[in-house]
Amino acid sequence: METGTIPTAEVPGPFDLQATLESGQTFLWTRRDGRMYEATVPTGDNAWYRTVIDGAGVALRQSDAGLEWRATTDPTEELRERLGLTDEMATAIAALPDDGLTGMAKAAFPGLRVVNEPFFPTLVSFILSAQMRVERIHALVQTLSERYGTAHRIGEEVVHAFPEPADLAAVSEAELRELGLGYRAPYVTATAEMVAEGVLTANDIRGRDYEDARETTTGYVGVGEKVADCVLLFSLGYPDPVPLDTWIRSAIDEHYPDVRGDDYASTSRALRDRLGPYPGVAQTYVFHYLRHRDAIEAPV
DNA sequence: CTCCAGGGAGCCT
DNA sequence: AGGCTCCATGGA
Repeated sequence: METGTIPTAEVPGPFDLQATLESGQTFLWTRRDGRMYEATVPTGDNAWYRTVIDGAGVALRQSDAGLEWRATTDPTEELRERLGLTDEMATAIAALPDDGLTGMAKAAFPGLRVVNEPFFPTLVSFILSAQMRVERIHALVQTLSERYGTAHRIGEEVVHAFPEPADLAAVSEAELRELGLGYRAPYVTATAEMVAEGVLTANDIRGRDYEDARETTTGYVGVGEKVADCVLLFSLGYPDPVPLDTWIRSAIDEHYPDVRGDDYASTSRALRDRLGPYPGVAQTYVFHYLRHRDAIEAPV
């Protein structure tokens, strides 16, 4: 077991670990006190998050000194990639429009980053996300990991990796339904088979222009345009996707009424033109802000 | 009780 | 292509 710290001074721009990990972009981390998505800031040992990176357990928390980690090998470079601790991300955030919703969101959560998480876990996570609350998506992803993923140690603690495609594909639909996946169970099975058998993989998507990549991604079962946008934004590093979920659609009605188009593609294009040079970053900020707006405007 | 959640597939015109 | 209906489950 090694420990280390990424000093705050070595992270470009402001960074907020809690906002980044608890904003519904990734469901692959768990907090030690098990109380994610609540309107409170964890302190001390409660602030440790854990996940598996490249087959090794990693624990991480933010303190005044920076990002403290515990792992068997130094995860600093992987963390920079996965958590957006890059100059490019800092530049994109600084370029967010200061007016309107993005301005409010940036003021409220200046350290929020867009993540870049592994492809298959992100794909399955957002297949599960259909008609499901953020807290429950996280619970189901963790259940799948505990049941079908490999266990790894971080000292005395245990953390489970998200299942490999073949291992998830081997689980019966009935069993997945028992876990609470509902009608999404056959989607997960079919998509896991496609990835495991190489029918459609991340390499078939990378490198394509954004809208082409989105159409290709909808080739998975249970993946429509919205889920495809989430996968491209939170896993494959595309800067343009603006996933049109219920929150963003209501924000369009409230703040950008002229943006609403006939279909997903045209609405998406029109909204992108309003959100500045990094639409995906802006959308991520707006989504997180909308979900916490009440608590911000009426603090207890 | 009803309504809603980071929607999508299947079917119909 | 575009519109409609149904789909599981849990929390408010």
